[in-house]
Amino acid sequence: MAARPGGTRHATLKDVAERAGVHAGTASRALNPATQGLVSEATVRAVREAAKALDYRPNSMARGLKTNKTFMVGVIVPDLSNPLFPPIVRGAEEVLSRAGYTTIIADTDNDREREGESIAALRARQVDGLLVASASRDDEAVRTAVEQGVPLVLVNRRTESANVPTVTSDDRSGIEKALEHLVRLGHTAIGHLPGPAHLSTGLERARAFRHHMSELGGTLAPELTVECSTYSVDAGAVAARTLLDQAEPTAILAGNDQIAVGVLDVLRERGLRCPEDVSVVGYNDMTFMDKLSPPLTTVRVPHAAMGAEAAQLLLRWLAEGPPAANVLTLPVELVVRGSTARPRAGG
Amino acid sequence: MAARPGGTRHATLKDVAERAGVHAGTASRALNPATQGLVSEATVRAVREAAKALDYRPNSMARGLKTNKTFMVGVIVPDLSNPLFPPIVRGAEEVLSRAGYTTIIADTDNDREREGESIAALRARQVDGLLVASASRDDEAVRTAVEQGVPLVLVNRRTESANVPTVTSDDRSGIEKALEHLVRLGHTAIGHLPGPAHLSTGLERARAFRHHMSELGGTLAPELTVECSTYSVDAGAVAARTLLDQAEPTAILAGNDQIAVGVLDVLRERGLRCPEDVSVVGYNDMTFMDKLSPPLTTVRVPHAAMGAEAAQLLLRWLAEGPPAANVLTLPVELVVRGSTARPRAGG
DNA sequence: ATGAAAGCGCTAACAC
DNA sequence: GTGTTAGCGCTTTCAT
Repeated sequence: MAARPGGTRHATLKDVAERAGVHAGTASRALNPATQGLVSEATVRAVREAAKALDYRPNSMARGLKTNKTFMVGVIVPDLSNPLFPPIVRGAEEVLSRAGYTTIIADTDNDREREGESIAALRARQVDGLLVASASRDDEAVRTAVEQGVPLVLVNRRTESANVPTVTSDDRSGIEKALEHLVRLGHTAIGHLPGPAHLSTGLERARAFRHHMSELGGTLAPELTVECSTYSVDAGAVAARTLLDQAEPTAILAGNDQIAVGVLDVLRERGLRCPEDVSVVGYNDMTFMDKLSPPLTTVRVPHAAMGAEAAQLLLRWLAEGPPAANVLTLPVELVVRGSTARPRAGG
Repeated sequence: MAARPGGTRHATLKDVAERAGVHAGTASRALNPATQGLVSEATVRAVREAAKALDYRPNSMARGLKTNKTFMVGVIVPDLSNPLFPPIVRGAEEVLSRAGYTTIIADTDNDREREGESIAALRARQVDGLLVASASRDDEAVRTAVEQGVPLVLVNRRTESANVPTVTSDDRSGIEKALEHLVRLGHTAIGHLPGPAHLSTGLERARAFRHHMSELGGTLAPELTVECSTYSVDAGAVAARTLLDQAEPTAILAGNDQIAVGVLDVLRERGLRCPEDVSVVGYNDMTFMDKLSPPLTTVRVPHAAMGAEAAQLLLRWLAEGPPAANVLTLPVELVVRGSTARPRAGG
């Protein structure tokens, strides 16, 4: 006989009830901590014992069907292989699982359309709520879901398409700290390679760059900024070549660590040394960024904490309805390593 | 009114049936491709139209309750933040989602006990099958699940506790290639820092090391091998210090890339240069291993393909019962980079 | 070709 | 304190 999916038939609540000599309803009450008080202590014991003996596990589908709650939460990430996202997922998962929720991860592969499909698929699975780490500034899928009342919290990236609880980190302060560091070292010709402007992180960091550069009195020439098409090593390299073809920065502020890695590659390719000829600053502080050559100076973002906070927000929503306070911005920290130094000629 | 979990009430099959002017049973048949032939074409059209109009999404819990199939698969990984595992998950997810399955990821945090809990939790969720990437050689939880007939496929790590379909990569050939490379360069005093022996990868690679070393005529002194307590940078560093205290290897073969990174750190700490003084070889070829200083020579393991193959095996099991062929071993490839060179004195 | 009805395993409203 | 009953949304016999 072929193994039935799920394996050996599981004991059902009725089995437990029969073995304990009570009715299924009573068994249900005995097993549920919330309703356990309505049942005699002796019965509780008997039922518990029977359940243990039969290795009873409540069927969450049946329960969900009845209670209209699945205790499942969907988490949508653009790319699980991007070291940025696993910590977010783990931070969220820890909080959620502690509250009895199971996490379903969907990977959109950085594809806008697949985000919509993922949301739809997860909703079809009757998840109780959604954590979205893949939002773009203009995000139809998120807007639709929010309009339809789906409990949904954004993490890492914001959107302008909907008023929805969001947990991000402080891009402005991150950029400010990075720039302050570079300016203090004596840099004035600072190149900027922001991420795509259709993502909130790309735009906000680019804005912050302009703002703080003019405040700090650095050069703000248009040819010192080249937008990257994606947050990737390759796109970073492409942008770095363009930048170095049209300007002579003594330092480059990269939109994120991947872009910074691309910059490092291009510098090597052109015979430029880092940090002697050009300083480089990344963003995020992914794993192993301290092992690069030179170790990357970068802005550390508390990804796990962001995931955890977003999960908390979602749990609160699930428990008490939509939260009022809508945006949580976590502080970041500049980690100075070997990729930044005083400029050659002293600026 | 508080938003109901899951958002706006979803249209139900009955709603669709009513709108199409048919019975729910008929609507069900019309919507299911398999039973669609039993229904008049006109009805199919009407029902489909009604479904579209109401944005009908079948409730997978209700369906699952009836059919005893959830189209969910659990994937258990030891640590999602370890860059090794996301590719495995993605490879699996791609195959599974194409077949209509949803993936639930559980992270055991490298904790044996939590593996058992994860399996239990996933089974309580009535997943149709399990992909386990966290197995240890002696794995009670896996043994139990298999005995109970749970469709379960191992990936990346084997177990000796149960006869269960497994997809791994060719550890012996990987070690052989690495050793051949080192021996050809002229190394004879080759240190080995295997991963923990309670994991199949740790043991198999250690065995392969001994086997091929004696075949290739290298030194096989006990003080040249130090087992790492875990697959981590820290454990690698600890083991490397021990190794360098008790022997003078001209090359070190690390149990995996994290361990190799630890070795690189310790070499730097002791003023030894890589590869001039000591060559280092890693294992896995995780992201960014080509960006280390020096770029790491390592054995590339096809993680995504392993995940995909494991998923295939599981799907076949789900469709046709337990597969006969039980172990699939994928080929690996040595990637030579800058961390290996001829030894100082010529060996 | 379609309607009727039973029931998956569970919970909750209602008896007693 | 416990049994009874109904029903969550769906599939699937069984009639017709």
